[in-house]
Amino acid sequence: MSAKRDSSGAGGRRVTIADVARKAGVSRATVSRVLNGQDTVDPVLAGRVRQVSRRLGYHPSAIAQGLARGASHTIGVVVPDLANPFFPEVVKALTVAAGKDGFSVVVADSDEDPEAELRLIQDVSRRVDGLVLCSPRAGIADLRRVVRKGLPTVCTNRMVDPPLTASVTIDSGRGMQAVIRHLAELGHRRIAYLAGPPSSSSNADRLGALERSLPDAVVIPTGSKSQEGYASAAAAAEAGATAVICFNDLVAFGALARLRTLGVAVPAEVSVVGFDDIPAADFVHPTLTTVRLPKAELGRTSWEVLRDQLGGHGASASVRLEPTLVVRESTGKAAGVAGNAVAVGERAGS
Amino acid sequence: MSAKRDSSGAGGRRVTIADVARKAGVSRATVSRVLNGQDTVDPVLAGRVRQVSRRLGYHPSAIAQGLARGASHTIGVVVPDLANPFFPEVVKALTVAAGKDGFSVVVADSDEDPEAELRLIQDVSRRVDGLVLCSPRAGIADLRRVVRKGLPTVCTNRMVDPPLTASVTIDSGRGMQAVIRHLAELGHRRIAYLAGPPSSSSNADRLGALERSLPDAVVIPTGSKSQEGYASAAAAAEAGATAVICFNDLVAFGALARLRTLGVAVPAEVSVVGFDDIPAADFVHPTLTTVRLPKAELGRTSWEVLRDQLGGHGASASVRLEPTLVVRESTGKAAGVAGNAVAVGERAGS
DNA sequence: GTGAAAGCGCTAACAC
DNA sequence: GTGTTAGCGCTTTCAC
Repeated sequence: MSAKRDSSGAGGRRVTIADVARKAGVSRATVSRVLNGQDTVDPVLAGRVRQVSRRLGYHPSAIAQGLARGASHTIGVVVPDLANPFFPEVVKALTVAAGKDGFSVVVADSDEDPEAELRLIQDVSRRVDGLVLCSPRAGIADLRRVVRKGLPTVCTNRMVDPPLTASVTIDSGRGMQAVIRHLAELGHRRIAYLAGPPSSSSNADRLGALERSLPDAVVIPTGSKSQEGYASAAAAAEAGATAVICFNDLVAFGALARLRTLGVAVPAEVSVVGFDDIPAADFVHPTLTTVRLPKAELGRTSWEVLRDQLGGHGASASVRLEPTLVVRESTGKAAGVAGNAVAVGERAGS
Repeated sequence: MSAKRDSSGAGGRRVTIADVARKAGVSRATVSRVLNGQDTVDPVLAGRVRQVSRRLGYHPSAIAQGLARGASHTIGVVVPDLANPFFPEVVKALTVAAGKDGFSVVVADSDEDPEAELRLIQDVSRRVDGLVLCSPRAGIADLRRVVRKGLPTVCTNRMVDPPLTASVTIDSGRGMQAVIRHLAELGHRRIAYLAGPPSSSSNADRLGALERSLPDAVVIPTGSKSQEGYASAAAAAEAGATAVICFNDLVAFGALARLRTLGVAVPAEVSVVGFDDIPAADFVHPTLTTVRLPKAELGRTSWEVLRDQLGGHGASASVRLEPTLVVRESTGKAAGVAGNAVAVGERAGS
């Protein structure tokens, strides 16, 4: 029971490369070479170094390596809300892809607050080699102010014009067009849109596409959460819509729930469509017709584009991915006559 | 091509503290003092430094600060699967709480692979001041091997015995007991459990509690995803169970879907219960009775416990949180029990 | 109050 | 092949 700070890093001071060098009777440079897999070292020494190194429980400090090498092998990703099922999938694909290339990912959640987002961007920028801004909510002017020129950055799931950085986006407008076509084929004429947050550029895209091809659609300001969908659904029904397009699946879930409590049959009386295709879309009842956004691809591609920049392959790419309409049970032929007999009184606040 | 590294970090070299010092006509030490809010500097100089600093677009490198201060103000969190709705909520609460204390969070997703998990733990350990292991899947021996003594660590949502690190857990067994009591009150006698992954300690807890109070329950190996729940549900029905307890909500969703396709009414013929209480639980149909795990609290508390360790407040804490049963529509009186002749299937005409 | 100097732990020329 | 020597960008005694 004597001082045994040998096996596996002792409680006290951390083991450094100097400790290993000393114990192994070589220079720090040699230790560094061995541990970084350089083949220019005498096999005997190399073996000794490796042995001492593991006996001492030595683990090189990534911080120090970062300083010395001028690259931390860490990137940052800023998201508005990790609790929104859309983002974890993107972040997961991103971290896994980056991890395969030896990069760690710092995740920052702005909680849908543009101010906080700006702060996080600046903060994270100080400690990473590159940055992914996922659906940033901040205004373009603010964004321009905090995005560091010189720091490889890709803006994901938001179109910024003129482009501020490389970008990976999804053609939301096309998704909306597909929805409109689908509903038209089913005979729907009176359509309502439960709009997302004004700060969301996806929402702007969808709204734009909607108004372009369906100028008389009823637009109801809603939000991005189920509760908000629940609150807005009644208004859509009141407006006599036979089809309700929702900003995202979460909102659609809320709408579905509300319509059920109102006794409005889906899709017999009203059709409902979402955006995202989160996993639960396949398990609500009726299962949800929705526009599938390639979330994993978004994350993976974001990393690839960022990696190119990190590698100095300059030219900011601008990739655009395509969504696909997934038709399930929540959409059907339009009811013969618009409107329904149900009294739609109360509307929850918020 | 003259060097114009003046206004806002030029394309080339990054602006360092030395640049600021030179332009402001002071020493680097003074710049450091000013920017770190020390009040021992001549206000005039301080003002000049601040001005030059922002004019040059200087942002201290967190990497270099980390090396110099011996702390990176970054912690790591390793999760099995960010796509499982349970984890994003924990991670979100964790990152937000840590962020308030000025800490960044590196997120690593092991994709449910114990091998990968071990690798990630070691990798992340090299670049952080502390570590949160969220529901680690690796074996205890492996875990013991890679968890660095000396690196503040908290193990969340998994009981390790004997304790390897500080821990924050949820008393899953109590949750299971509440479920059993609830089902007993409803008259259920024949109960099936769709078990989670063997590597999950939550599953072990639940299974243990189940077998202790209900030795003759039918246990069906299942997994943690909806698909798996879908696959196992038929077996539960075949076994004549009037109530199905599912490892988690995702599995319950799958079971719900399968029972529907089998024409089994929930809860009239079979009751279904989940674990977690993910947001969608309130939007499936019927809405899901489930054991709510305090996910946000888990994340927040994990940070607090870790922070205490970082602050040197030694003694590894061991916090245990309580789950609560949330009764919704998916559970009801056991078939055949007096008082429940009503068919509850108000399914909208599909 | 302010500057000079010595590191933090590591890597990478550059000698030998 | 291997050791020596400079740094990477910052903080922090310690003199002045």
